[in-house]
Amino acid sequence: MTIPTARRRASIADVARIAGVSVGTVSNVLNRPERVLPATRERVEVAIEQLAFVRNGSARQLRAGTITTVGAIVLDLSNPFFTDVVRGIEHRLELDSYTAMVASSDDDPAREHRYLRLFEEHGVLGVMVVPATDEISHLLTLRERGVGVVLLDRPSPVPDLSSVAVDDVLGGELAARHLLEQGHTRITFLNGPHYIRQCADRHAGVVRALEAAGLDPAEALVEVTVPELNADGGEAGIRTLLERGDRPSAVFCVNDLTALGALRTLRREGISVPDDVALVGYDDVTFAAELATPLTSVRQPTHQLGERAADLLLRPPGSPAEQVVFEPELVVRESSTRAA
Amino acid sequence: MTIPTARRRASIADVARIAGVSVGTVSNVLNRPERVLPATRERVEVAIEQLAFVRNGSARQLRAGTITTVGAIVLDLSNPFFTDVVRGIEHRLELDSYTAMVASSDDDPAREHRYLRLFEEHGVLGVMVVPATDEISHLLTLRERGVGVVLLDRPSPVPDLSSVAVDDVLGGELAARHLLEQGHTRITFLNGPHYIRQCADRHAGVVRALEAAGLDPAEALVEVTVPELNADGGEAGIRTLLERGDRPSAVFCVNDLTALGALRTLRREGISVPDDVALVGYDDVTFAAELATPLTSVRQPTHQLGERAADLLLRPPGSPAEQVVFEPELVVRESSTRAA
DNA sequence: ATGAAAGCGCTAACAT
DNA sequence: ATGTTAGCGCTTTCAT
Repeated sequence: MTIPTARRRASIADVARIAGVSVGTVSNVLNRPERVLPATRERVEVAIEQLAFVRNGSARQLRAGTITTVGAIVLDLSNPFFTDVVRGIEHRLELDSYTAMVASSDDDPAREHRYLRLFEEHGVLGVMVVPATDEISHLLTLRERGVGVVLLDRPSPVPDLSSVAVDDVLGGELAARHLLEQGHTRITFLNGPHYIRQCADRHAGVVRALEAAGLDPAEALVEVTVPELNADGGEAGIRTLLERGDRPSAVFCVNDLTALGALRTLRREGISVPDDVALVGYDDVTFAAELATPLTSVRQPTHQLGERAADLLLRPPGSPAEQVVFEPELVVRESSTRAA
Repeated sequence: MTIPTARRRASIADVARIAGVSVGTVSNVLNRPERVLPATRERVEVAIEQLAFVRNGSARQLRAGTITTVGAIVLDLSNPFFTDVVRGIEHRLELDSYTAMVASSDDDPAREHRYLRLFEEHGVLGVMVVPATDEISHLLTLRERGVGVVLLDRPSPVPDLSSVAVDDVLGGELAARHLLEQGHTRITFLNGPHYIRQCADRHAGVVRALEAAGLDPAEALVEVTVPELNADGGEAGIRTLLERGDRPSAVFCVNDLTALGALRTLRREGISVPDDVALVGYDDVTFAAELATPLTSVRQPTHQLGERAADLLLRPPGSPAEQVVFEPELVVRESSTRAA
């Protein structure tokens, strides 16, 4: 004779009472319906419907240890590169009915730590993370505590930690080689600071391409460090060059946003792309193909990156670590190819 | 004398044993440290450190009913509009140390339902959702079960459900009025199908602007329905127009991607923007300002949209529902303004 | 095929 | 200030 004043969520005990069965049977209907007589099952299902019963996930997880959730932490959810990676992750997880909790660290190690702890407290199977810094010891200890870890967009520095990354050295090489093949003998590289691994790697790739062509990087490569990896950075980079009287013939930009700013600035100065300057970007973002002058760019297999990371995470425990490295691909468009 | 073979996560009982205190004390150290003697606290903290103890969130939530998690479901995480909204949400949640589980439904009602159920099972405080269809009865029943619900980017059809949206009628009106002010007397609208609420609303806004200017929409408005709301759709729209010999002087596109395709196609046909055709887009995405011809566009307060939604969700239970409608804003750039 | 009951790890009374 | 203990809702033996 209890009068429910503050409405409480229905539990399986409530369902059991209404259906006239035991909680064990309700649990069976929920998890192994084949073990229960159709008639009983029917009664239970009616009761579930009637009470609008929704299973309590916390209790379920506490008792069963069932974990069908994984975490993903990227640097910036408003960057198309990362959202594409996340979509790849979700795509793979869906195959096994796992779900991802997604968070962005905004390059902030403190935020990264907070989310990692949250994920761990909620007993995720594992996490995929693009580390905000080079310091990844916390990920190693996390793994020692039984949480799966896969490094995203960063090769693992240790052999027993799985990672998926893209070969940025190759990406830089592809871009530079393409420009050399267009007949250029000197390449200007609008790059970010080398403490960002991607920037250092792409630089190394450019050097490799130059050397392969028998050129001396000290002469054939002009590197300009841009203040930010976006359009304003690209504009600043081009201005720096022009101010010092250096008018490039071939420009490689560390990403498409930078290339966008470079393009804009060159135009304003009456310098034509591709007639006067050949331009190559990186990432092949959606709008690269849509610009007035479609942009040649290095495409990374973002979707696959995410899929593979999720794949590695879902492997049975004890599987050996794997370091996956994808190859980027050059997409040639107008911005780098002078009409014949 | 137990030998731990399969390593189990340390529990507060383990911590208590190591520290030589009771579980209650450990719990107090965790939740109300001021109630425990500094010396004892120290011992407990050492034990926690030593065992690398991480609290079990499921048990905690089961017992305490503590809910500091909310859910958010958007249509498409790779659309900058939605990622900006999500950032607004996260930004607001952070103030109260809540965290969001984010998911994208991909316009698929089935996915939307799946995620809603997952969220409910995990006892979220509430959900913010951009519904995939007009059918929202499941959200109403969800709320009856005690889960907070806020509609995102969609005004609520019922007064007791909170929502945050942007006035799309006004957005359409702003765009059209601007073009009329530039001296145009006929507006071509590359729009999506009217069963998408945003498209219907923006159309209504355009009509309003024309009527306010004393023009007859039947004559002054040419509406072309594009097959997709992206650059290819914009290209198709412009081609349709040109093929029927209709060369517009003022074009309003339902979003920036469509405008991008329109811009590209007009250029290829030797039609100059803005000299021959004035062009206005919608959303003011990042690259709108960065195009060779910077794009005039209607900006929506995406960040605020998310912040406000989270704000409504976090209000004390029993607060009256609110329907918030934001105003969009026209950002005028080169694409619509002929040089004097 | 179904029921009874233990217990997952934690928090919050309550007792000391 | 600290300890003891009930119980959150569920799954899963073990009986029947």
